Amino acid sequence: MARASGPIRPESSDDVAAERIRARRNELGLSQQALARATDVSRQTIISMEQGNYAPSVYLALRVAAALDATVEDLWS
Amino acid sequence: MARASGPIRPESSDDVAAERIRARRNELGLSQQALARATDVSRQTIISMEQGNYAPSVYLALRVAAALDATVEDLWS
DNA sequence: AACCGAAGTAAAGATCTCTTGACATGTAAA
DNA sequence: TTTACATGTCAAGAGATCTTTACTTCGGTT
Repeated sequence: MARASGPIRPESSDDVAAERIRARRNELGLSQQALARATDVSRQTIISMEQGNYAPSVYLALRVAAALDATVEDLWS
Repeated sequence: MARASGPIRPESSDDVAAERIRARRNELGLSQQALARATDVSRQTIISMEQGNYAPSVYLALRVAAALDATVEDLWS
């Protein structure tokens, strides 16, 4: 069977990263809308990220990490 | 004008990240093929990464960083 | 010359990211 | 009750990632 096409995704649903993002956002008292604006993406994108089973580009991941005052490894490791 | 769709990409062509990846790979004496195997992606994907103007998923970025003994921030910051 | 590994180019296709818009729900304040 | 905000769902579409295959070129070795 051929390898799947499309972006490299987590082995299983990445609920861990999803929860870390949500938790950190709440710690900072940010709404999804606020985080969306801070990272310059749509609110839908933030919602998807907090649902897991979603593989953002490394550049979006860097923006989110910066907005949440964390590293990419902190959130997605 | 509507925002562009598709994965979040670097503001300009990210030749810096591209070169850092290539440099680090050479330091470790790895061929593109070897890095491709280590990260479980096709050789084409490695080539594209080293050309810049390419936005890998955060999961692929983490694999590459790990294979090159670096952090995502080290390579793509 | 013939061979081989490493790097590059090109093209087509599957799959996914990210967008917009519309709508639903719950909670808290006026 | 009405208003506002935060969160969530659904769906369609543009644009990108990643795959495979095939072919080319270059440097080194036999």
